[in-house]
Amino acid sequence: MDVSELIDGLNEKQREAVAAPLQNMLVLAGAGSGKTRVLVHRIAWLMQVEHASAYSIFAVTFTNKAAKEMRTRVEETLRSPVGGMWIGTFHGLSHRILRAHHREANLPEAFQILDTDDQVRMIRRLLKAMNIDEKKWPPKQIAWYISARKDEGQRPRDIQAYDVNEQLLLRVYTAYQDACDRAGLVDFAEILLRCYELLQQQPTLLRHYQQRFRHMLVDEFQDTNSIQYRWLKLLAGQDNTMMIVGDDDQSIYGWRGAKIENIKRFLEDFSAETIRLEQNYRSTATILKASNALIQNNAERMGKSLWTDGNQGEPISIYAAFNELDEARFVVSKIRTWLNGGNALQDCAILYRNNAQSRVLEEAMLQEGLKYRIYGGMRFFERQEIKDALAYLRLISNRQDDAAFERVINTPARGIGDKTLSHIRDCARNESMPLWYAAKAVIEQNHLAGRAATAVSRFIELVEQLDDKITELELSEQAKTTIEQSGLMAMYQAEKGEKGRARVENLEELISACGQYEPPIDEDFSSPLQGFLAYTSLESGEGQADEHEDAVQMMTLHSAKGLEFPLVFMVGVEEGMFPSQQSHEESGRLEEERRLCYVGMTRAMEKLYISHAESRRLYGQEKHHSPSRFLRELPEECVEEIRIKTQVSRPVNSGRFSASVTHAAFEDSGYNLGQRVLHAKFGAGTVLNYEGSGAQSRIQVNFDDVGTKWLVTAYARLQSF
DNA sequence: ACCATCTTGTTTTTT
DNA sequence: ACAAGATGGT
Repeated sequence: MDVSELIDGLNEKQREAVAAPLQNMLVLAGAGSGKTRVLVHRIAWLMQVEHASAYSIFAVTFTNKAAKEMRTRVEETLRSPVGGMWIGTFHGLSHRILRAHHREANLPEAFQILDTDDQVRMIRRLLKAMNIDEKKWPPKQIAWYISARKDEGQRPRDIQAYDVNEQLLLRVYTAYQDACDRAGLVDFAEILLRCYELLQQQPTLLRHYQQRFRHMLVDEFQDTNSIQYRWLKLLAGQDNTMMIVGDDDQSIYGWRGAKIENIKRFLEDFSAETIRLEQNYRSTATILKASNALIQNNAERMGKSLWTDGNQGEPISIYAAFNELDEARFVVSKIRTWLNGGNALQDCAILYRNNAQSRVLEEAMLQEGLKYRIYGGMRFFERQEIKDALAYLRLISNRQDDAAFERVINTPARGIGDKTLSHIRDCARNESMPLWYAAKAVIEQNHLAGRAATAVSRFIELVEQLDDKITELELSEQAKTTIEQSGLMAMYQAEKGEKGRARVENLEELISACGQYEPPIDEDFSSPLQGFLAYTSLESGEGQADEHEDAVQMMTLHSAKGLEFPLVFMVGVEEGMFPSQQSHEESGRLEEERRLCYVGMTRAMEKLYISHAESRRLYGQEKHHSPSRFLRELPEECVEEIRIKTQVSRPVNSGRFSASVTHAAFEDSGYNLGQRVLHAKFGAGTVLNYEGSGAQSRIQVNFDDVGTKWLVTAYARLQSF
C-alpha cells in the first residue's frame, strides 16, 4: 500500500498529527474536525511507516461503539483484518487483563461483573444486615459514593472519615468490598481499580505489557477519570508513546468523575506536543460562529476556534413556545416541512436535556404519524427477565455469586420466603461463607421446617442438575435449557398482558443472542458461557434491530455526543431546565452545562432550531421559565427569532385586556392566519380560560373568527402595575 | 404470598 | 404527573 494514501485528502493539521514523529502528543480535536479519521490513519501510519507491529498498538475508547468503529476503519484503511491489536474500552481492556491474570488479581476464574443495579441490590442487603436505615441512607447514594471512591483509586483504608456520616459510609464500603470479594464479584469501577493495582503490584506483569504496547492511543481524553489516567500512565511507563485525542470544550461527564484537567496534566507529565484540529467539516459557518461565541463564555479553556470554508447557511431559529405542547407541535410541523422538502426523516434529531422531556414530543410525533426512535432507556441485558436468566447462568458457573443467588432463589416463587432466606443469610454471615453453601449447611443441619427445607433442597438440586446437564451443550442450548428448566419461561408465560408477552419474547431473543455470540478469538475464557456472561455485562446489548429504520432520532444531549444530523432541534432551552436547576448550585457545573449546549449545537450540519417554552408542566406543576442564558450568548446576527408576540395593553386584574399578535410570527410557527397583521383583543374575543394573576397570567383564546381552529395559549407578562 | 393503597422522588450515562 | 417502592391488610 502506498503511504501517500494515508495522508492524501487530509488537511495540514490532520496530516501533521498522522505523520508526527514518535512522541507524546495531544490532538485537541474540535467537534466535527475528523478526529476518528486522524486516529485511524495514525494507526495505519505507525504500521506502514514506523513498521510497528499490530501487537504493539493499544487503543482505548469509552464506548464499545467507538472501539468497534475504530477497528473496522483501521481494517478498511489497511485493507486487511488486524489481529493482535488491542482496541477496546477502558473497562473491556482492563477486564481482559484481569481475566488473563485472575489468580494474581485474587479473583476466582469465573468472577462475574456487577452492574449498577446488582450493586444497589447488594448494598440494600448489606444495609439490612447492618441495621442501617435505608431511608436515611439511600442505597443508590451509597453505591455512588463507593464508585466515586474507587474512581479516585481509594480503598477503604485510604479514606479518613472525619465525621459520623463518612464513618458510616466507610463501614458500608468495607462491608460491600468484603462481600464482593467473597462472592467473586467486581463492579465497573472495581474492574479499573483492580487492574491498576494488579499492574502496580506485579512488576513483571507490568513490564510485559509495557514492553508490548509501544504505541498507545486514547480517544475522548477529556472524559478520563483519575483512575483511568493513572492506569494509562502506569502502562505507558517511560518508553512508550501516547497520542491522546480530546476536546476540553466537549467535556460533559464531570458529574461522574471525569477530570477535564487530565488533559493539562498529560501535557506536563508526558511533555507532549499539542496539535489543534479546528477546521470543521460538519456545520455551516453560522452554526460554528454561534457555537464559538457561546463557548467563549467559559473561563477555563485551552482555546480553540472552529472554522469552515463551507457555506454561511441559514440562521439559527429560536422559537419561544407558550408551553411544552406548543413546542412539540412546532417541532413536528417543522419536521413535516423538512420532509416535504424531499429530506429523510432519519436526518433529523431532537435533543433534550432530560429524558422526561421526550414524552410530549413522542405524543406529538405519534399524532402526526411520524416515526421516531428514542436512544437510551432500558438496555436489553438490563431487563428484569434477562437478568433473571443470566443470574441462573452465573450461579451455575460460580456458586459463590451471592448476587445471583439472591436474585433467583425464589424466582419463580418456590416457597422460599423471607424467613427461610434470613435464616440462610444469618448462617452465611456467621460462618462467612457464600449463601449457596450456607443454604446447603442449613439443610444439612435440619434447621428448617419441612416445607421450606424441601423447597431449598429442590432449588439446590435444580442448579446442580442444570450444571451437569448443560456443560456439554452449545451455548444457546445451555441458555434454553436453563430458562426452561428453572421455570422462568413458564413463569413469564403465565404473566398476562403485553408485558408478559414481551418478556417471553426477550427470553427467546436471549437464546438467539447466545446462538449468535462468537467468543473473541484472542481472549481466553474458560468457556463460551464465561465469555458470554462478560459480554452481557460489558456491552449494553444495543446496536441490532431498527437501527437503520427511517425515523426521527430522539435523545438527550449527552447521548448525542459524537453524532451529527443535518437538521437538529434543541428543545427546552430554558433557565432551570438547561442549564438545569441543580447546576446553579455547584460550582463548575454551569460551565459544563454550557459545554453541553455547545455539544448540542455542533451536532447540527445544516439547520438548527432552538426552542424554549414560557410555561411547562413539570412534576405535575406549571412552571414558568425564562429563556436560557445560553440564548443570550449567541450573536444576534446568527439567530432569527420566531415568536408570537403578546403585548398587554391594559390591566389584567379585571380579566379583560388586549394583546397584539403579529402575523409573521404566526405563519412561521405553523399557524396560518392569512396575510394581515392580526390585532386580537383578548378582552373582546372568546376567552376560553383565564387563570393566574399578577405577572404571570394565562389566557386561552379561540381564534375562530379568523377561520382556524388553533387554540392559542398565551402568557402575558406584565411589566408594570 | 398477594394485592391494594400509600409515599416518595424524580439531570445527564457508560461500562 | 407518574412510576417505582414501601406498607399494610387479607
